[in-house]
Amino acid sequence: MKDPQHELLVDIRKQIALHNVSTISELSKATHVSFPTVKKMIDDMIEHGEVIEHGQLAPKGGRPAKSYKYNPTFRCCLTLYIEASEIHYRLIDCQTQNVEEGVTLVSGTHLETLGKLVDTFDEHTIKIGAISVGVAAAVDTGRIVFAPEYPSLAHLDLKNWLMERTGLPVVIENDMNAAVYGFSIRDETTTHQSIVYLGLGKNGPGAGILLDGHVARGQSGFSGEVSFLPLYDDATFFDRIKNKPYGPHVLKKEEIDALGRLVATFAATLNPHTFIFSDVDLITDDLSHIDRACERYLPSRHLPRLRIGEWEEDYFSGLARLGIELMLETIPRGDV
Amino acid sequence: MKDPQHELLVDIRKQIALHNVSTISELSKATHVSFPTVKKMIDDMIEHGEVIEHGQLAPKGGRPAKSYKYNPTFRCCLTLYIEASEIHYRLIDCQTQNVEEGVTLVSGTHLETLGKLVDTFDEHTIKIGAISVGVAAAVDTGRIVFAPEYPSLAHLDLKNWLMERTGLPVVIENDMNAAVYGFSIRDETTTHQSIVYLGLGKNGPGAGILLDGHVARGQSGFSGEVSFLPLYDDATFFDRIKNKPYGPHVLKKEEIDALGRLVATFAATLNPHTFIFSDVDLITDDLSHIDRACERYLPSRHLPRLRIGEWEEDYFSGLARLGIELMLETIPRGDV
DNA sequence: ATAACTTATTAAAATATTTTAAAAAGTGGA
DNA sequence: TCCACTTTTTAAAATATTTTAATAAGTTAT
Repeated sequence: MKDPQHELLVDIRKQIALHNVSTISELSKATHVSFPTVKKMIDDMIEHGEVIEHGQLAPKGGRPAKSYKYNPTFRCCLTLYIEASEIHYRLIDCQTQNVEEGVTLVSGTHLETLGKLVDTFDEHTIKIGAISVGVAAAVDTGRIVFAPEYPSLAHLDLKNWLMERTGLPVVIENDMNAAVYGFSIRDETTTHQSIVYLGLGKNGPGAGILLDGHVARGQSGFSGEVSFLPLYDDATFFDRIKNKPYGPHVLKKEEIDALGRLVATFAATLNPHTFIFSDVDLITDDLSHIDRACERYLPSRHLPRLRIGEWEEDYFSGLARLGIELMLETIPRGDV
Repeated sequence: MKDPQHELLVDIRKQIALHNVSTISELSKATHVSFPTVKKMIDDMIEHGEVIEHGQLAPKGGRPAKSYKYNPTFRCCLTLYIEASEIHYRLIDCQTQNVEEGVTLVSGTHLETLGKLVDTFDEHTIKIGAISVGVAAAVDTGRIVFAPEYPSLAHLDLKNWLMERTGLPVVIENDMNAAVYGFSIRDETTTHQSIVYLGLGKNGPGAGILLDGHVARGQSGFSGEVSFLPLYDDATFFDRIKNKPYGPHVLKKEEIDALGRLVATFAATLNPHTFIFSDVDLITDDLSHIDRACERYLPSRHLPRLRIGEWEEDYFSGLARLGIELMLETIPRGDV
């Protein structure tokens, strides 16, 4: 298990597949391993069809470097997220390119629907390497610990259930955590930032918190449960936004102040670089109003940059990355 | 600079000096490096007086293992923290044992006093390997960016100033950050927890935030500036505690509610394992009151454990660890 | 067009590290 | 007491990795 050579292999894999590092020189720098060692690994990977040669890079004053890329069809990853009445899925390759996508209506329990859905991919011609699942629920190492939206999943070890049903590696993640992770991947300027992603949700708001690339999970999976924040003498954050209709609309004064206070709360504790609202809840014009509300509470240079995120794309991107990472880590030795 | 052999050496050093790993078997496991390789390094270190043999470990059914320990007198570390009118210092060995301690009154500027103090250690018989400094100010990579308490230090690159004056490696850290780091070191059960350490301070409150062993610094060094939290219709956290006298006293109802709301705010965002108040501000009996105030806002199982920390010891421990780590990383190759 | 300069690749030699096997030093039970 | 069983240490052999030097393939300036 603790094979340093295998760790290097996984490291090189991730650099090629995830960070588009394509030449051996660059790989050597990125992995802190010498040129000949990397070259040997790459030759092995080419032999097994995991990596393919891709022509040459535009030279910049010397012998042009050969360029390699990960074989996108080597393996695929199934990503899906579960909602109250639908399961959305995408089959993606290692370059996060869409191969197939769709929506299944929930009939019977969520678990039955999920089971049938993954079974259809078993007989698929495409080789699947991992499955990642997003849920609007609190998750603790693959187990659903709190799920108001789907009773049939409550207290279930969904990860092991799926692993036994499919024989594939599985990762389960909370929706806001996946979204904030996905956002930071889609916008590379935010890679080493701390980010908060707020969703107002149908059953109450939740936030995902990312600190230097790592999701903050908290003591009891309660992190980001901002409903409870005591922001007023006799009212919480939730009290002030619970009457808001679902989807974007013209914000009331009261709601703007509540959102401003929420941002201020994060600025005075974590002091994040970026604070993201979802396009399911707000529109761009709302941001300046919230920003102004926020400036009533603290100096503007300490406020995070406010942004609107593309909810579904961010969510899927987070799930995709989690799935692909898991996949790259778990490709069995025999295949390589 | 990127010498893998040297990195291993530093790793072994830290294991022996910081984590009391004493046998070669254990070192081999801890560093993921084979027995013979570790043994060779250790032999080298013994030859240079950095490590000493320390007898045998009580055997548990086989050949007893030789036990090694770091030579405490190999090098010392100077730790100090700067207050409005005093500088407190301790000279400690690699085992964090006190060698010498004292307090210097500030006369002239803080910078002059600090300069004179470190000069006295230059002619010391004991070899100093690093200096760590704690300040009640916002610090950004060794530079003081905001310091209401000491005008003469404002906007100064204190790290470089001290490095040039002494020729030694230096680390500068904010007081609350050092304290929360120190607390987690002194209480080993909290090693992988997220922790918040609150100080009410003379010039306003501040909090240090530790997440899985790493200090959260935020976007603009503003993390933990909880004064600004909007907790009431027309009042911030600071508004409700600013009239509190310095030092422990019987808390007013208003103050208890404010502290309860502060804890609730962290519980509903970061959901930390532990929340620490300082013994400079509160006594143990206050905790149950705050706990009860907090339960008004969210379910008790999601609340952090409330504790009273020993302020000065936590502060010094954090500084000590920062200094010793720096020292172990910067011992020049020639010496080994 | 050729010389001088880059940068990438390959091959060979030098090191470093791990793996394997054997020896040493203890414990506990028959 | 002697033998079987552990665990650590030492030594030797097998691997893996890096360093060094040589070669290949381009660009740019004269």
